[in-house]
Amino acid sequence: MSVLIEFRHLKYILAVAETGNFTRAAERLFLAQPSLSAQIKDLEDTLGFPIFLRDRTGVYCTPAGEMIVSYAESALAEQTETVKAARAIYRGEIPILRLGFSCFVQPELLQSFRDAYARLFPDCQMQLSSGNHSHILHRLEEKSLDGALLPMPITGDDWVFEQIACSPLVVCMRTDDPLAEEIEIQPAELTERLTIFRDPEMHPAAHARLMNMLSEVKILPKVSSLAATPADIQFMVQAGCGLALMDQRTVLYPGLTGRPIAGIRWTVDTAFVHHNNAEHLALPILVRYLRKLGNGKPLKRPARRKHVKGLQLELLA
Amino acid sequence: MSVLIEFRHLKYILAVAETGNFTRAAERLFLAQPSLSAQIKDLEDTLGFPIFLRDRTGVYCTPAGEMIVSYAESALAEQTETVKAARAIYRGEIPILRLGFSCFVQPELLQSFRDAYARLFPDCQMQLSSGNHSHILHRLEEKSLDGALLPMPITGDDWVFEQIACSPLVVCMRTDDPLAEEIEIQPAELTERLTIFRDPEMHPAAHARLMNMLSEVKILPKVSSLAATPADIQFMVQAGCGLALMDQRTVLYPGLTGRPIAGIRWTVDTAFVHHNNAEHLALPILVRYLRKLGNGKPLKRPARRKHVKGLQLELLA
DNA sequence: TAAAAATACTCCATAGGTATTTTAT
DNA sequence: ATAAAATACCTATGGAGTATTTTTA
Repeated sequence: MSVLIEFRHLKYILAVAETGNFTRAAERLFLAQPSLSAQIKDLEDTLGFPIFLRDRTGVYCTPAGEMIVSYAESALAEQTETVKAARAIYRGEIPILRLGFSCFVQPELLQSFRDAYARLFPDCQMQLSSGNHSHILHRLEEKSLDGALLPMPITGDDWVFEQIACSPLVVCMRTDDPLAEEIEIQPAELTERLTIFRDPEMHPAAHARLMNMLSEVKILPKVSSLAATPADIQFMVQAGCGLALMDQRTVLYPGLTGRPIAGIRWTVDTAFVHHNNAEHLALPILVRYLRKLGNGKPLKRPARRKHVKGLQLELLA
Repeated sequence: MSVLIEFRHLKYILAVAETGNFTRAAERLFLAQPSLSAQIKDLEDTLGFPIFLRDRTGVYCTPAGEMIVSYAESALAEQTETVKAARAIYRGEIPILRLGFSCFVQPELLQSFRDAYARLFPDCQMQLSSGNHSHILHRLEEKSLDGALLPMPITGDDWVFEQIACSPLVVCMRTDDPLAEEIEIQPAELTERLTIFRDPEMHPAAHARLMNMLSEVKILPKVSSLAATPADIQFMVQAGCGLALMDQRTVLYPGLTGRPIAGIRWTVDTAFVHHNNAEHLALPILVRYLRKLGNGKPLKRPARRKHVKGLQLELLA
């Protein structure tokens, strides 16, 4: 079977649904009313169910029709968005993407994100700024950044976000620590020894979350050292200030190692975020693409067809 | 201007991208090669940029073309999904949706979700089961539930989720508590008095998150009472066991009230979750619909066109 | 010279138009 | 009597076919 619905149909359906009247819908579409009726009837026949119920009092959606109408809206919007973005790529008019990221985002993850962006928008520039969580959110709000990679949770409304990674937390210790002999650390062994945390001001919500998790398993952390970056945390562990929790994927300094905690599966989740009404062309397409790759799975590139880059100039010449 | 791209074009583009060869693509489409070439050329002309680069060595995607190709894949898949679901609605073949929810999900939110579902799938049944967080996740995993409403964070891979609500946390107290005189509570006033928490076993990650947030603002909670449900928490507050944090939208017992914490904006986030390879027809459409309504905004019904329900039987008769 | 895309043309399926009838208020 | 959708029928655009040429590895 060929394609059942064409975009033409979606446009017609929307017009009828919105006007609730074939005649006025036809006018809006610069179409004769019988032509419109015929198209919709044809579509209903091939679909195998009625979209509209023509009633003495007007035109109504059937339940199955409601679904098609709501699909029509989003499908048409998506097409417009995509064409706009593709045109901009061709013309080399994609503005530079100003990306913020927290220093707690793994460099490896940042790189996969950059790769994904380069795959979608070849030859388009990206400008990076690092900072702490709330600082980055402020910059997104005031439109001095287009998007950001941040650890979840993202609090507040008017953010659009898509989780892109999810990685276990491990205890970071010196390799000469007696605990390093064990494959898994028992929660009880952490009380008193877990003393290094990231500065709560960096990301209040994430800190709260961690403390909550600890108390759940009756670990009473003795918060005595606060660090602003993962590097600082590693330095403190190395200096013997105590133990710390870290993203499993952190590349550790020599002399340091990570161990999981027995019976516990806490994670650090990272999301791509942008403001509700940010207007960078790439954002909706980027979010859709990240979504296609899936929540929390490590950003993998799908098997890609052969393609060529840097073509625009050549063709314009 | 009318619609630029038709689904026919998307099918053709995909075939060319996948075979990397106009002739073989045409064969796959049961089409003559010149017809295919003409269609693609037409499309490229109206779009204003080339999708493919015909090279001595084969057919390649241009950068803008890559975007169109990747769009073609998802747009075609989405259409198929939608038509399948709409057909099932018409035939009354949507299986009952087995929805789990945590007892910490506000009834009001559960109701908006049910409304949203009813709007998308009129006259379709839903079967509810409540339980604690990890219990519900297990049931999703073993396929005895199709989807669930749960507080974030959702840990682990192979979940598909969409945040549907985001509501501030307030301190829950008796109306005769001296603190109830204040409009906002200072964090310092909570130390020693904040003693009631939900049982960590109910949702380990959320508990950890909360503890973390508390420690960030130097609140040292004295965890002394653990409750399994919001009702139990309210009972404990009423009984004078101490203060508790609650979702602002909780309908409180008479004699209880909620107050925000000064300078702090913690939230309870709720998501709709389903397993990666759950196969209920409604799930992809539902997630797309929730997404359209927006992250974390309270589930609002969009202005709806007039429609009619319970039509199938009438038409079949 | 062989393989693949483009060109030139022909044809007919169907989107769309006009005139009219039907239906229900 | 009126307003809106359906029916009948016609027109013509453009999607698809065949035959052929162009291109380049």
